Amino acid sequence: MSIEARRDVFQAIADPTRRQIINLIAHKSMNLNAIADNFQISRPAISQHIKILTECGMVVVRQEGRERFCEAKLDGLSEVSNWVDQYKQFWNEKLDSLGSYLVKIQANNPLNEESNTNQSNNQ
Amino acid sequence: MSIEARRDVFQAIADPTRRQIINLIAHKSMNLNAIADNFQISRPAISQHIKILTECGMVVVRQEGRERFCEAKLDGLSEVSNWVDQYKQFWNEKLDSLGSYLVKIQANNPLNEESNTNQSNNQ
DNA sequence: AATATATGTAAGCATTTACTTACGCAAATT
DNA sequence: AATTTGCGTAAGTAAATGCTTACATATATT
Repeated sequence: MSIEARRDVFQAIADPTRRQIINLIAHKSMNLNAIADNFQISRPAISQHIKILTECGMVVVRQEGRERFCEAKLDGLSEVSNWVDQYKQFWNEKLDSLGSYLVKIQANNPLNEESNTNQSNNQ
Repeated sequence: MSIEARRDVFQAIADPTRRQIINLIAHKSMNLNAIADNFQISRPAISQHIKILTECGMVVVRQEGRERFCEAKLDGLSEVSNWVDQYKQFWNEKLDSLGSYLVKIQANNPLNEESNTNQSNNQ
C-alpha cells in the first residue's frame, strides 16, 4: 500500500479479496469487523482494502457510532462493463442467452420484424 | 515479473498497457514490433506483456517466419463480464438502454406479459 | 471512571510488478 | 557468408502490493 498509487476500477477488482468484499456488501452494508469475519487475513488488511475501494469510489463508508458501515457503490463497474462489452462478439455464451431470449419474445410477436435486425447487429 | 505469479483475467486487464494491446489486436493480428510501435515503452516490455496475456489465454501467438503474430482470444473476458454483470442493477445507463429497447418491443407486442417480469428481474 | 469495542494508521517486510539494458539466436536479406 | 531484422530472455531496479504487528483514538458498556 505504501505511499500513493494509481487507483482505478480495473485495478481495484483485480484483487480477489476485494472482489469478495464487493460480493459481500453488494446487497447489504456491513461494518468492518463483520466483513473481516469472512476472511482469514487480519482486520487491518481488510481496512486497507476498504480504503482502496473507497478511493476509487466503489465503497462509501457511513459512520454510525463507533461502527463504520461499508456500502457498495457499484456504478464504477459500468466502466469495466463498457470496456469488456466491446468484445462481446468474441465469445458466445452471453450472446446465445440474449439471442434465445429475443427469439422467445419473437415467437410471441410475429408482427415485429425489426427486432431481428436488432438481434444481429447488437453489440 | 520475476519468478511465477498468479495469472488471471482480472489481473491481466488491470494494466492499462495490456488493455491497449488488447484494443490494438482485437480485430487484427499484429506482430510484436508492430504492437510495440504504438507505445513508448521498450519492445521487451511489450514482449513481457504479451507473455502475460498468453499465459492467461487471452493472446495466441502464431509464428510466421521470424515474425510472431499475436492474435487476441477474448473468450476469457466473459469471466469478467459475468462477474460484473451480477451488479448491473447498481448502475443505470446500461439498464436504461436495455429497458427502452424492451419497452419498444413491448409496444409492438401487447399480448406478451411475461417480458415485463423479464425486464425487471433481468440480471 | 474503567474497560471493552470498533476502528484507523504507521512501520516493516516479502513479494510482485513494470520497466530497463544487454545479450543471444533464428530467419530473412544482401 | 555477412548483415540485418524480429524476437525471447536474463539480470537489475524502483516502485507498488498485500500483508503483518503495534499502537492510537473515539465510542460504547459496565
